[in-house]
Amino acid sequence: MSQPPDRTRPARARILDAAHRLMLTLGLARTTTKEIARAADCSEAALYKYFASKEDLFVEVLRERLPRLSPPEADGARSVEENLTDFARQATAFYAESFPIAASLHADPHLKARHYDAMRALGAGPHAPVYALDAYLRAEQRAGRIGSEADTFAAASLLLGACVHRSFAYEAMPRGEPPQSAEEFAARMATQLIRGTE
Amino acid sequence: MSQPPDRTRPARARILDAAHRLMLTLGLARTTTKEIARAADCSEAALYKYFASKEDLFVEVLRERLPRLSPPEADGARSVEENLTDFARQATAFYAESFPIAASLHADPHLKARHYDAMRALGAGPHAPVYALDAYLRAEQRAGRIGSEADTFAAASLLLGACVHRSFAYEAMPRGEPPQSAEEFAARMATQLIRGTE
DNA sequence: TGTACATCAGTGAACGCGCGTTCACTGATGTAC
DNA sequence: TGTACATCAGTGAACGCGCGTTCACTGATGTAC
Repeated sequence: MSQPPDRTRPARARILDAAHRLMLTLGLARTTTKEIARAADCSEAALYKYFASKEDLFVEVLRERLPRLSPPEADGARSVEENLTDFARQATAFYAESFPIAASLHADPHLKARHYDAMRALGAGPHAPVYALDAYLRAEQRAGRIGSEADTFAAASLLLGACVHRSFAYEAMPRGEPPQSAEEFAARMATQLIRGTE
Repeated sequence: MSQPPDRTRPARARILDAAHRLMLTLGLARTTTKEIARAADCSEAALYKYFASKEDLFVEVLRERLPRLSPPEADGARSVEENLTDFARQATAFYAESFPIAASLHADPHLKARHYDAMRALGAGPHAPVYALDAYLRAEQRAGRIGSEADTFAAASLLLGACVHRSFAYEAMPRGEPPQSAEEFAARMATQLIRGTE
């Protein structure tokens, strides 16, 4: 199921990796200290040399191992549609990686609150991407590259929403996968979105 | 914190209500048999007269208590934008109610799989709304009420995506609430979306 | 170089607690004659 | 109507298990003289 951990890596990193991996495969509820220790190839007691509690370990996994979504680049040499396609592709990958773990925080409001506190301290959080995309669209609007009547916040919500929707909407289907590749999906979303901003 | 349960209601219904309520307030992880029994005003043993196990009880809560999103109505007397605004409003309310619980299933893949099996048997599931909306848009397209070049599947993904995005994106912000009312949100999303389908 | 001691990363085994679940039981209600 | 029995909804108390956590300890490495 999993390759043996690299014992030359520092124990702390091995523990964070193991916890992250188990949160993805077993789910938050079944990620126990015993399983983490086994996957990190150390004793359960060792976990407590690096983290004050299991919850603290989880908070660190969320802070250090969850991917970040960087804001869209306002590349004037490329069309708005190209810029949006790139960003949609990144957002699609970002949500595919982070959604399962982020969603599972709703099972434990206390952990969720601690995670949100940590995100807020970093100026991050689930609201950051939509405001960043809105800001990009307003900049393009000022540059005259998209129509002045376009509702940039709505457009930003629509695009990011489609990307997050894709990360869970097809799970219960026979194949369990979205009907298009991430590539094609990003392009189609950006294209259809852009038609409303001309 | 909670009003005393109505002892005249059948015990089974009281138990389902209590479990549902606790899943929303305490979260899946802290919804124990002891808490459910207390909230339903019965003994823990009584739970097992109506449900074979705690997991079975959860599966029933998900099946019987989670709201459904009905497909958009193709009301020819109203504009496409009006129809879409109505549907967006319904979808916004639907995700606001169901997302916290549905998301928390990612903490327990086994329970999630059982829930998806049950949904599939009912012809439902997280993918259903986007296909239903796509079908509605294609019908409008055939009726000539939206442009023939519009990508109806993309449009459906964008609109539903925006609604689900709204259900979690603002949780970590100071007020913890979206920047617009559900009413205004639905109208803005539909309006911006429709501009791309003309 | 050898010796005595300090530091450090990590462990085996145990702990108590809270969990889901089960068991033998009770008291109220219905039914037969 | 009274009596004997059956059914039913629901319970108090206990059970074993797996969990997160802690404790006293070990063996390897570094340091002083």
